[in-house]
Amino acid sequence: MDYEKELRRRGVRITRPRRIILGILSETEDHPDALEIFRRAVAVDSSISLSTVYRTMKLLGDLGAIHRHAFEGGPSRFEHASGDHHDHLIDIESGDVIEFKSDRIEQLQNEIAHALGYDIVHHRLELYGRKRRTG
Amino acid sequence: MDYEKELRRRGVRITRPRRIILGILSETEDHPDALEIFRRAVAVDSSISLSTVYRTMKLLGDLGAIHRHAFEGGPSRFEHASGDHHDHLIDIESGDVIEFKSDRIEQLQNEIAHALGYDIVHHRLELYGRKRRTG
DNA sequence: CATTTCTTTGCAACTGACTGTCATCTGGCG
DNA sequence: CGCCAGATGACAGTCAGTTGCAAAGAAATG
Repeated sequence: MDYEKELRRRGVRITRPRRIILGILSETEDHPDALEIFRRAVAVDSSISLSTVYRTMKLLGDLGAIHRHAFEGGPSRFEHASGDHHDHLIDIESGDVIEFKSDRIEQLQNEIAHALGYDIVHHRLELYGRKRRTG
Repeated sequence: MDYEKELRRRGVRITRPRRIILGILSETEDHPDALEIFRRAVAVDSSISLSTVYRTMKLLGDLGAIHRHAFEGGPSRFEHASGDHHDHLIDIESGDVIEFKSDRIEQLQNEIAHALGYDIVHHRLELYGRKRRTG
């Protein structure tokens, strides 16, 4: 796990709870929330506390190792920050998250912000939709 | 205030607190949060409670009379639902909100959702930026 | 107007999602 | 290994919003 090496280099102590949480994050394909990560972590080591999960998510978020998404009407959900930037389409029926990317939209956003006299620091683009009935 | 008439038609009782809150919302140009609306309401009638403000915002939101925006790192902020759809640029230094609109982006969003097999129910596009130094 | 009915209100207690405090524990350097 | 700054688990506190309830108030009706 060279993920650990990178964090260690940045002065982060690799403790047992952190190692477990990092393992969960690097293996998952979905966007779990803190409670879900806690559940999965407890399955590995029952002594882990929810506070530690929250603290670790905050730490990793500040370090840029993970991304936090506060989708509508629910707790923050996290994803491993590998790969490049993308936005999200959320299935409002199942809660599933689909990632997508549009350079064209990004470009338009920059043009808009620029025209208004601003530089974009970051943005949030979320599409909330329902699977089209293909019947 | 024919705003009231419309709500009455929809079976909403126009009470003193609601009338005051509606007045505040229809007059403001900014995007106040519940606490700010509460403060302004109390200035008119000191007996209004914060719960009533929250309840009224929920009611008006469900009726589509106002829009709720959960911008990053703060309480929900509201705006009167008149006029047509727009997105927001948030000044991360002052909290100011600038409205903008891009048919081109909307169209691209629809194309993306469609390509993924979805119909968009609603979306959220927020640009977080900083005023460009024009020095 | 007075009555009746049903809704809304103010208050206070509660909830969910975190964040902070603190005594104890531990990773990793020396 | 021994040390100790930094991390942990347990739990209290915060923040934004919601809910239960008895009292007050709309508005439909007599």
